[in-house]
Amino acid sequence: MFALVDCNNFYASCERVFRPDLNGVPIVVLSNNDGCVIARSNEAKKLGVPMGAVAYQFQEMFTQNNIQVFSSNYALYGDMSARVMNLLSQFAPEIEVYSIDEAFLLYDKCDYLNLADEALKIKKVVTKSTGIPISIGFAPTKTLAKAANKIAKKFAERTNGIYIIDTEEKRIKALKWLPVEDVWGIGRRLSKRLFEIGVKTAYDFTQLSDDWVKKKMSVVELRLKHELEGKPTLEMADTAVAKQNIATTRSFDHNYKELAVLQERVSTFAASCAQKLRRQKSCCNAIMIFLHTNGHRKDLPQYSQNIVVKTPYPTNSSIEIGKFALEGLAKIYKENYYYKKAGVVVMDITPENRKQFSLFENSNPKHLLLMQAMDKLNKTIGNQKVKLARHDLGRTWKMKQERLSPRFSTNLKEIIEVKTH
DNA sequence: TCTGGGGTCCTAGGGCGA
DNA sequence: TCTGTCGCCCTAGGACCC
Repeated sequence: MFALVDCNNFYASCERVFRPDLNGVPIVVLSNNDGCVIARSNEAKKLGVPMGAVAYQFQEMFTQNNIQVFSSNYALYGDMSARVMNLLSQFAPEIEVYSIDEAFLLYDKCDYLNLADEALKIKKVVTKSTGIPISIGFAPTKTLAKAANKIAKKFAERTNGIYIIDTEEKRIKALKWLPVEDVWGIGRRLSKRLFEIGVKTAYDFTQLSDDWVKKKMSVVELRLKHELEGKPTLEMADTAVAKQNIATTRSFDHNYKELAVLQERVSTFAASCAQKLRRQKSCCNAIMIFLHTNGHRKDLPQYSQNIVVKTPYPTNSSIEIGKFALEGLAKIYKENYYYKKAGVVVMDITPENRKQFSLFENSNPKHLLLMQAMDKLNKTIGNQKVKLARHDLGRTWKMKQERLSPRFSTNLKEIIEVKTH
């Protein structure tokens, strides 16, 4: 059996943990640059705040309904997530951390276990130790566990946030209830296509023939169908596996025209990618750099371009990746456009210890020591304190974060204060 | 004025060598 | 030497997830 444990309205719940006065109060959390809504408490959902709502367009509604608005505080959410995952790992023999707010637990050869009791225990421990409310779905496949979780959440009062699909009857009932667009792995495009041929629920989807699904859709959807039928095709993924691509991309606070500004941004993104590479003990063999103007500004000329630069040798040096990224940038940069977004993606990733040296060109060995020293310093005195000269030494790039909560759990200076009278 | 960021997997189609 | 076919590899783009 698989369990899917999901934190309810995770970001909003994190904000509440240290602000109990916000219980029952509608909360929304905004994206980077305070652009749009990326998380909502149940109260905010009930008031009709849609996911992705553009913050400035909804400002009046926020004020009128006394909705508490927060900038996203990833230091806080990341730390709370680690705490929750750490607790979950004590229950099942195997855990797959699927995202910041959810994890699959594998209960293999645990027939003796009473799942309802186990779920209650998990809920109690996580809620008591972290203050984060969770929902749990148990089922024989990952896709069904997702569905079970959805039911647990949707009918929280009746289910106490726990739902177990352990009989054929319950499986059919769940599938007949679940709209096809809510099946894990069926997005907007596919559900539209399915709707056109009369498939409205997950159950309808399982009534299609395997051949048809494979031919008209793909093997992905065929696997999905089998999963819904209760035949496990998706296994627990090894989350320790190194990433295949690593990206650092950002929108800017304003539009920028000047190459110098973009050079500084791109080289900072490159250094961030390099640091992430070193953290997972990998090197990259190619770097993609991209630039975009603001697609929402129809009144301005648009330009969007990317370029892939192959590195002559595998590297994870911030200096080298920065250098190649700037070479790429120079090739795609065009004057007289207002740029709003840029990014660096490192690709073709290979393990650090499996470097193949080239006959003519190799990574500068001095960089290895320098990078190690840089990472060590950044770890002890605070991330991103030690930078390369081409980075933003002269100015500070600040995201728009007007409503940032304190980093209660990760920064001593911002720790919660208890006032007594 | 203001619209997020970071991933994965699969397929189609072209290049290319046997 | 030329041509057709097959299969492999690579890439771009599309779909999905949070």
